[in-house]
Amino acid sequence: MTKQEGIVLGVAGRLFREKGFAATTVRELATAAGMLPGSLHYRFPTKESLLVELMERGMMQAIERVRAAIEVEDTPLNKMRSALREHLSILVEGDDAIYVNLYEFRSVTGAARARILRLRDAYEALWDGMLHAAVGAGLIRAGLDLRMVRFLLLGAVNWSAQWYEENQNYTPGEVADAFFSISAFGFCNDGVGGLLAQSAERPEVQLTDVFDDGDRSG
Amino acid sequence: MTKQEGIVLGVAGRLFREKGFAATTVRELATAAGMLPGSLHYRFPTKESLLVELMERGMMQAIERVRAAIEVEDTPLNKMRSALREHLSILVEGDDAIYVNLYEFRSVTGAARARILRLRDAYEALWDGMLHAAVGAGLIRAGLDLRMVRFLLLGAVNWSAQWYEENQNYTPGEVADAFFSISAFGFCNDGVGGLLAQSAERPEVQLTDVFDDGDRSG
DNA sequence: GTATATCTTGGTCATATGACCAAACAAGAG
DNA sequence: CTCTTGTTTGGTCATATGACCAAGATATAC
Repeated sequence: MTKQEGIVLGVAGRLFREKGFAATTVRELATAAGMLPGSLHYRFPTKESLLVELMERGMMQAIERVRAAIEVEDTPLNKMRSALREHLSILVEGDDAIYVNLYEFRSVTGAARARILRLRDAYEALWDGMLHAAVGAGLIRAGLDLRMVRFLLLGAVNWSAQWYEENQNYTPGEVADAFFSISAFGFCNDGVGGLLAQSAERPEVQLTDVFDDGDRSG
Repeated sequence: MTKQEGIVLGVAGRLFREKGFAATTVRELATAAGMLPGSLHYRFPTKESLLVELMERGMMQAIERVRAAIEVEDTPLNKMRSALREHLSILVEGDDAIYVNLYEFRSVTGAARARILRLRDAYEALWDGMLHAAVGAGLIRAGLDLRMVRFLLLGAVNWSAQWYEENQNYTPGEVADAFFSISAFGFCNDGVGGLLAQSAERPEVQLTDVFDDGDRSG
């Protein structure tokens, strides 16, 4: 990737995120990148090719970042929490490519669509691996549909991009930890959070196993 | 609202959902509504006015439907579960106005933007009311940020519109109940779901208080 | 049955848009 | 210096787009 291409992809991410793919013109892209429309055409033959390039690079980067965040953790629950943090961090404070992946996929057609879907499958496989490992370790309560756990967690973080900008009272890590805490232990008083506070009958359950770095959200 | 306006709003919802607002042309809208562009212009002076009308009507209907679903329930948790079910049902099998509200708000400008934001606030107030009632009834574990509970639940259901179409193995009610069950009682084996299964020490906690109509997801 | 209000028709108009290109220019290799 | 390769310029072209309207058609009121 040349430096100029990097600039173009950067402004494309920003504009596609701000205005949407369909509402962004190639002239706006060229101007924002500091070049004329013809130069943009020289590097990316169509507007959609620019979108596809942006999405594929972004998705591959995200997979690598989350994979790295998982690797350094020890237990399945810590891996999940770390992956959630990394996912949300990329989405709300990383580059815009992942936001575009999530919200502009509709504009991708043809073969590129299938390629991006494969990348998504690879990312989801990371999550399913963690979830199955957690089941194998006896950490997940019986009778749950693991896909629903994934849909709940990833849906909540993906949607966070919609409200986070206006609501910066939280760090991405706080949001991710709150989502993890609620969905892992329940918001009900009878979930482990409440039960542990109410009794010492099960001392082997340690919240600090999960929140071990001191920045859990309040 | 005349019959013709209803038809126009219906096709507008469908097309805005399928292709997005920016990528839908007034000619497509007119053709799909069985009229000529001029007729469409007679009823809605601009494309954006059509979007705004669709969104405002949809939002008001949704508020009423969820309010009605809440009213017939007795306990705070049952109200929340019912609201979640209704919300998801409207989103994935109701008319398209709510999907458009969620995913095309970016295209609304000026005064209409503020009006729609007020409707959103009214909807969120419904949720905050339920959550505070649950806190008042001692049902929520201490130390949780209620906004995070709302963001988790509504984020997960709002995002469901992205994957539900391709994954119709579940009914909307099953999905909503699964999300509620996981986030209320936790996916961990040490959440209330697991603890209750493991011991009868707390017989006063009844899962069937929440899942009382027999169609909980598996 | 006529007058009035409502709606539709078929088209225009100015502008915006994505794609494209021939020629000019820049930079490095030999 | 010169040749070659890579890049930019400034613009064109056909089409698409949102907005709009004068005239005709239809329905409604009285």
